[in-house]
Amino acid sequence: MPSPYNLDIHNNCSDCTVRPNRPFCNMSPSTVSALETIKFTGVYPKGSLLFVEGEQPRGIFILCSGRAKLTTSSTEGKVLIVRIAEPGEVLGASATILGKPYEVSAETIEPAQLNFVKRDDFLKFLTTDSEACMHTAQQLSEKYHSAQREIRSLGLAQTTGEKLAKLLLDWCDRDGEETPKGVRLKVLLTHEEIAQMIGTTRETVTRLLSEFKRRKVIDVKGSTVNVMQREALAEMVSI
Amino acid sequence: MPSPYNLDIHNNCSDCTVRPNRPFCNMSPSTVSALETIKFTGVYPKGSLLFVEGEQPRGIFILCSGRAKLTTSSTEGKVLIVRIAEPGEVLGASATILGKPYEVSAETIEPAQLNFVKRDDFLKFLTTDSEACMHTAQQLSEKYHSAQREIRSLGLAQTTGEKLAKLLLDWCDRDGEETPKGVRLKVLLTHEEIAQMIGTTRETVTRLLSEFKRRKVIDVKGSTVNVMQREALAEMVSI
DNA sequence: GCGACCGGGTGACAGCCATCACTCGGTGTA
DNA sequence: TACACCGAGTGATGGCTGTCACCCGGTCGC
Repeated sequence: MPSPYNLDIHNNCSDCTVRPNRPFCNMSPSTVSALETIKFTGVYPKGSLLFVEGEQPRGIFILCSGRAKLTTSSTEGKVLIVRIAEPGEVLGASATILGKPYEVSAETIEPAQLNFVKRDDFLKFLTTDSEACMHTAQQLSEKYHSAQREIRSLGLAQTTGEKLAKLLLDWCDRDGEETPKGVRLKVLLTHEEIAQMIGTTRETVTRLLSEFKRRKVIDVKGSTVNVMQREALAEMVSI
Repeated sequence: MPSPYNLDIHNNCSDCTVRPNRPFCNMSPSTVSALETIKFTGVYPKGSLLFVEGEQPRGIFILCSGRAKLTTSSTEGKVLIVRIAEPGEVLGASATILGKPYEVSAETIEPAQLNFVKRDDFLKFLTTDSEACMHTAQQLSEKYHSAQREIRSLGLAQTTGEKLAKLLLDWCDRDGEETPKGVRLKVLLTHEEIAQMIGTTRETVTRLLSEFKRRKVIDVKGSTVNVMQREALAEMVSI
């Protein structure tokens, strides 16, 4: 039966077919069923705001499918995309555990299925189930790890070109498709969004991508980017 | 009895007088004694390298006293000081949990007492003791929280002056001493180190501090900084 | 068909700041 | 005493990139 937004909905965690591939969700049957009693499953359209930076933590979201962008912004209105969260990730865990305001905003950039767990239920879940607590600690470690990568990139890159090259290389590693002519990428972000990921302006992203094209390092056709000289990008990166 | 480096040594966690004030260590007697059986207490001089970025994780360090700087560096040799760790913090937990290389280097900047726990022992400790796991999750949440602050500062600040102003304000909040003439700070870092904290050069730090002094926003006497116009600093910060 | 809007491309220009090159004072060491 | 070394202060310079301005093509709604 077709579902809204063309998502493959799993209302039931126990029957979820992708669960074994999800570091957090891949827990013993008893733990999963305990989780099931406290979660609220929801399907959200693209552009849904899950939570906003500064808001008191209501609870956590488990991203079953679809992706979400995590952003932070200055009082001047400048926006920084901290990370694109992938399916399987737990969002808002650190703020929920500490009881401090969410440190970022989360917004779906695709139709997404999410499980929400209220703060009190989540905290009780962690204290009573050691497996859940351990998996949460792993999730938090992953988050810290990727935050640390972001800090390196923002703080150590010498030029904006280097940041952009690094971003492209990261994409190649994560979901690049090897072809005879190079690595093919689907980039579903606008120049504006890319700029917000590396802390620069749209114009600069446009110019840098043009330069990469001119130097035959990459080739752009619509939303497809073909990285022809991966080594050239790697040479620009010292971090 | 005087101890090396003038530290107040607590070989025994159960008898440790500062434990109640330490979010991680403040656990039930049974958990503390379990921790005691697997920890190795050591006293380290200033400048000790606890672990190095990229190294496979040997285990975690609990910082009992003294401070340590966490750094990451580029292949070009540029160094970024990610954070100054304070007493009570757990270092290396995320890498140890994930089994991935340490994401930063840790070096003591004062004589320090540390408890080391080997990776296998730590993982077993977490899985068998739910209180330990919960406290570790809290520590990881704190780490993620502060990493997120760093990302904001590095990615959203418009100018270097803004970053420096924000750093000074952070110091005022953390360990500033209110006096009639302003907030007094002890800054035990060189201009070079301050530069490494905000991702700029020593010369720029010198110039900006001179400018702040000229504008009577701060006053510097040796390692003492007196912040006379906190509001002026706050006005420069949009993040 | 027409206008609004959005994403993208480009030129001109200014300003911040990294870089290089000195100087200077204080401290420790031969 | 002389010297090396380190942290700090400062001037000159060039380049990157943020900002502003404008144009273009495609899409959508009316």
